[in-house]
Amino acid sequence: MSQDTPPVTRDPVRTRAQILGAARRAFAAQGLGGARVDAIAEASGANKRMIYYYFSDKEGLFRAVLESIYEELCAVAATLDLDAPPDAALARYVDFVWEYYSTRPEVIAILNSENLHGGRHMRGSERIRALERPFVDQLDGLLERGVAAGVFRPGVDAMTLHVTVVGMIYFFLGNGTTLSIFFGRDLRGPAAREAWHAHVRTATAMMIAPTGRS
Amino acid sequence: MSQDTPPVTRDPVRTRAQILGAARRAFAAQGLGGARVDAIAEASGANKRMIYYYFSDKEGLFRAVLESIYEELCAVAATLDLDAPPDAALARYVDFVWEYYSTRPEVIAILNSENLHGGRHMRGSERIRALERPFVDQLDGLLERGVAAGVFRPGVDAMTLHVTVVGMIYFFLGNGTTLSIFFGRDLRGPAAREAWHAHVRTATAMMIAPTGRS
Amino acid sequence: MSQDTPPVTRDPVRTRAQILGAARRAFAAQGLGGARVDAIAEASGANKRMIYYYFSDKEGLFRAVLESIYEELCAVAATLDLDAPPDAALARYVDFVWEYYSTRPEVIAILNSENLHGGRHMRGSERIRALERPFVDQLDGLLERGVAAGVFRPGVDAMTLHVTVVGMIYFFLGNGTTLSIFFGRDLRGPAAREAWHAHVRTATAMMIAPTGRS
Amino acid sequence: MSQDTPPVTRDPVRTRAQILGAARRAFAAQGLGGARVDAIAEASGANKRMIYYYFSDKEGLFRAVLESIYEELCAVAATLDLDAPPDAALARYVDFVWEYYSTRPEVIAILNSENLHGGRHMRGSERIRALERPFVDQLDGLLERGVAAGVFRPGVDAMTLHVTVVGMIYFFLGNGTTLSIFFGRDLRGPAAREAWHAHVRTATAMMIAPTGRS
DNA sequence: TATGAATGAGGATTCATTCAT
DNA sequence: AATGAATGAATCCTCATTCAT
Repeated sequence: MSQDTPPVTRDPVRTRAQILGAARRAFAAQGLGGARVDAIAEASGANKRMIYYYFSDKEGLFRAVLESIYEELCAVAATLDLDAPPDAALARYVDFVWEYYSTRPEVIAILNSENLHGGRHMRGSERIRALERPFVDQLDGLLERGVAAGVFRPGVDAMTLHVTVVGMIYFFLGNGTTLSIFFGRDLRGPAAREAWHAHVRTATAMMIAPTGRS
Repeated sequence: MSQDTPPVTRDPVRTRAQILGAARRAFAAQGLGGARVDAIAEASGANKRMIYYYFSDKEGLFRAVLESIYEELCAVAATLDLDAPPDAALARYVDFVWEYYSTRPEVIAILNSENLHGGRHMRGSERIRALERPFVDQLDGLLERGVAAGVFRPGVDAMTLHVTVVGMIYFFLGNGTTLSIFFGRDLRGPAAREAWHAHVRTATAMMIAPTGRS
Repeated sequence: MSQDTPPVTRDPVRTRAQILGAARRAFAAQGLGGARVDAIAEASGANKRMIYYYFSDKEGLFRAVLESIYEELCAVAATLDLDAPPDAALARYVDFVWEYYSTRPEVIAILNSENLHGGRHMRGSERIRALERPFVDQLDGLLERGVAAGVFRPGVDAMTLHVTVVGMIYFFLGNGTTLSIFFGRDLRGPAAREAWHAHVRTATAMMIAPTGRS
Repeated sequence: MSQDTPPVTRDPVRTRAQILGAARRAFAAQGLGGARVDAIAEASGANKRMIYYYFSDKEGLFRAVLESIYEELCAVAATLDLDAPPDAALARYVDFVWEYYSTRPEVIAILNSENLHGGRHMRGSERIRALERPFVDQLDGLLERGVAAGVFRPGVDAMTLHVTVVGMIYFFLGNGTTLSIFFGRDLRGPAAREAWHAHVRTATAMMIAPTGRS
């Protein structure tokens, strides 16, 4: 009935963070419409009123969760080191994406929610747009090096590479349930997951390799 | 106040179909939790009570929508003709998937909903599982022919191929909104879409090509 | 805790009327902002949900109350017979106004509420405006007859007469509490009320008399 | 986000006065029930806590506003000079009342609120009762002089005169919105207002004139 | 088959107020 | 004197669902 979080007295930073964490879990589990403000409040150990105090309303809370996700993405991406031969760097990048999404299943659900609602909350946020530049630059740098070295084919830009890689991973992870049911085999166990990770690494390498044909 | 749809009097088949159509649109637009039974009733031109008469409850309605989606998928898949040289057949298959999802944006939203809810509705339905076999057989046949002809590499099964192709398409289409915002360019216009379709065709061909060549 | 009104089953007209009556009392006693939807529902014996079913929301309910008040005014005004010598007819008119407001203390409170809110609810209602014409015509007819007979001075129109008479009565009745406190005497007892009624009759007669006499 | 009023630091008198002013406006605009403590605090530029510090609670604040209104009434009334021939003095008095209410529209709304709540706040205040005596004495003096001079009829006391005059003015001003809508003409513009002022002057003079009849 | 009326639990949000500093 | 943080009880309103016809 009650939570193990001790009553958050007079520690605004912690209160805010705890609400945000509880909201993230709730929105991921039930979606924007399905999550209950009451439940988030209780799970966070804070008074319900505090949600409105810090985030104005449920949508404001969702927006804050979204921002925190992109901010974390940025922070994690900053640790990504692509200083390596193009082939190896590409593999590192795939591993990074895999690691990011496979350890943060909530992110997929929340991004799906945001897409369901037409990007309403993201659009209002300037902080999110700012994160894109360094991320894209990093990838473009890698692609250019690979093309120059003759190990990547030209014509693939950062967005294309990213959507391709994330697409394979995101769909596999986010639709694991329906896919498992439809194909009649469990795609959510460690073995199937590791196999998919390997497949994405291979497929990515192949699809960017220079072709004798073209 | 009332709807312009004429009262559907004494035409059970039509009433049921209209409710289903309205529900499909509503669930796609707002999710399972966000869709309103009242709104579906009004949009369908039927009385709210009829929803309960035909579908028991909201979840039953969602299940019916889900079934109708997979049924349609099956029906459309049955028209897919892979009788062609492996390369061409593979392209046909990619085109088929692209066509299917790009003309049915609701499907993505509804499948996301179902995944959000842990596959609860799908699991109860036997009709859905039955659709998989012929679909997989078709793909496996193609893959075998390709391998035999030396134009496909071995080790790629139907599920892998399908999830790879659908992943790239599904993510691009379903997350078009957030991707457009993040990358600061419109990925939902016809040009960007056609480019992506072409990319998926190429990437799929490359990733399945025998590795000797590269 | 519960009300003596029996549960209103399947009698929409009665349900609606009972909600309206309870709302009228509540809005009069506490104002638009102070009245509680829950309390109105309970007092009416209906389910709270029915308020929204019939009136959309609290403001819609207030609007309906307002309309019912003006409608009643119209109905009562229609019984007003000014077919008499001008002097006597004028007295009848004053008596009518007195009777109307002194037996309907809620009306004053509700009209005050509407003025507080800038006429927001009344403005949207076409039904109310329609009531004015016959009412004004009646008064104008009386005034013309009086002027023609030389017993009323010219230059007083229906609106002026009405606002003058109602003003004296409305203020006395509606501000009886603060006036009683300020003047240190009870202006709400029957004696004070009857005296005021008489005063208004006299004052009205005098202020409309032809000026030659004074 | 914050208000442009500079933080009222360490100036208790000013802080109190600013809260009172903001409260007056808020109570006038929304009524006792509708006014929001938060909004008053923000509008006053003071911290919400200060309201409780100076006025105990919302009702205490309302009481203070009420007192400030009557105090101001007293102060203004003290400037009223009725030293003139009765006719002229009566006109001056009417002008005074008109001036008072037409330049303080909030007063009407607040008095209405107080009446709605049964005079609850006024009753507790001794300061208000004390204001009445000199005011009534002034009027009674005028009435006596007029009767003695044979230009006023006897039988009209200070309360009667006051309620008559204020009634016509108060109702016209306070119900200007609903009256304008009902009569289909704008009674709130300068022309209509000036005409009403003149009418009240005339009507008051006529109703107090000695009658040949009586 | 079809419908308008009715319901109770629960939804987000707001409010006046108090605490700790 | 002044403030940001915290609270719990309401408040309006909505929801999926059922009843009676």
